[in-house]
Amino acid sequence: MTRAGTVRTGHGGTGTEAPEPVPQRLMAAATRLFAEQGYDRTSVQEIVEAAGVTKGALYHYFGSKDDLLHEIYGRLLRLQQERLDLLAGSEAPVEQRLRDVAADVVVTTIDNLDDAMIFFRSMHQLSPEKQKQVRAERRRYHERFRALVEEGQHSGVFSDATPADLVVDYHFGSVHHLSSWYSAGGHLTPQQVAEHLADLLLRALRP
Amino acid sequence: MTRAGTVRTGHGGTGTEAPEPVPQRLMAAATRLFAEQGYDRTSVQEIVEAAGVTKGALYHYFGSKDDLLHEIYGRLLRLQQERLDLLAGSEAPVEQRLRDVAADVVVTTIDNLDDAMIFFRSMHQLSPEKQKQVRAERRRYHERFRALVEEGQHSGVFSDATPADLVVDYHFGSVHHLSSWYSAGGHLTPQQVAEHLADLLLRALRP
DNA sequence: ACGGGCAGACTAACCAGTCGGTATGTCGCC
DNA sequence: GGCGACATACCGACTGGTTAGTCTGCCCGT
Repeated sequence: MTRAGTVRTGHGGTGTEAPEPVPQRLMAAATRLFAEQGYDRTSVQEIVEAAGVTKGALYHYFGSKDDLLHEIYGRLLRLQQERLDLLAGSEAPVEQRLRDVAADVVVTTIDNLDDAMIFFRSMHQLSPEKQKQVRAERRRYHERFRALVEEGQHSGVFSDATPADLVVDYHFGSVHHLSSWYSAGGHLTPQQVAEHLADLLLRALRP
Repeated sequence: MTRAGTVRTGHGGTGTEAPEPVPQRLMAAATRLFAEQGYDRTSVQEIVEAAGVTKGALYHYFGSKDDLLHEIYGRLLRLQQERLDLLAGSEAPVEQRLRDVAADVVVTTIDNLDDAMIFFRSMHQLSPEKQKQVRAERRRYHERFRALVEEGQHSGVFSDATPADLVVDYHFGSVHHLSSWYSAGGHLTPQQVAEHLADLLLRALRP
């Protein structure tokens, strides 16, 4: 199911403002509510009210409540994969590439804190098959990241005292955790936090 | 509410085995089910069936389903606070104390993976007041840990390039994340993982 | 006059928590 | 050494409320 494509943010003709199309409104409302109250505590009724439509509209575009959640996962995964491919493929030396990638995932996570919160908190509410799919995409991301660490370890610019897998999980753990504390103390900008966290990672990897 | 004390694991008299008392059985069943399916997806009926009793028993010992969750939080918080106090108060040099503490939290987290999973995933299902209480206890733990980092930074054995708060969140992030991946690849013992993660922390703090 | 886009009443299933009731035990008292 | 009074531990049917998803049909552009 799940089409929800056809974005068309406007269409000449009348001069009136084009309000965001219904599928996007539904996604936005769902994202906010899921992040605020959790998936199970958010009723379909609440979502459609927040989006200013009714159930008929939601089930016209999405196959199920679960499908809506899956779509949110897809959006974040696509974004992150794209950024990783972009940065990891540059010509810079490996320590620079790793630093860029490590910092970027922090910034984009903070920029999409709601998505990130939902990601880590609601994974197990997805149907088993969708969960498998998400996990597979996640693993691809993980492996791409790990390859960077291994490259640096083999060429000697990083210490190989710790298995690369563990290093990656260590860093992702902190990224995951961001949604629990960022903006609480919040006197640091996303970029500052990203630089600090990337710095910690690189310092830990010094030979 | 919530008494659930009086453990009495046995009592002479008949030679029959003493089965675990009902409150413990309920806690154990709830812990397993919450970790497996999440809090909201686990019905009270399932819990009492898994524990071999009925709702009457549950509501005799616990004030609400939420109360049961709170009790699980309390158990883990007490354990962790106790271990931290023990290790952080030793006479060893600060880098040794931080290493011990950082490694220990990893081991006890792995030893109680279900509790840890519930902890980070179900915080927001607690009633607001209980949530506040848990957060307060959590903050105490966090501050005790941070004090260690700051001590080392002031005395010059740790780099102070990164704010101590961030360092602590960085480490706890990875601990939090453990329940997502540990035992998946699982060829490392809890101690080995703990040593690696503590090592990463200490290496990141080298001046 | 046809089909996509949507409304909103409806249903079938569930679920947390309640409550009256029963079994077992214990303590004081004669 | 038996008896009433009270308490603890637990049972299980019941209630009031909520929920995801369905279905029929209206509206409107083409």
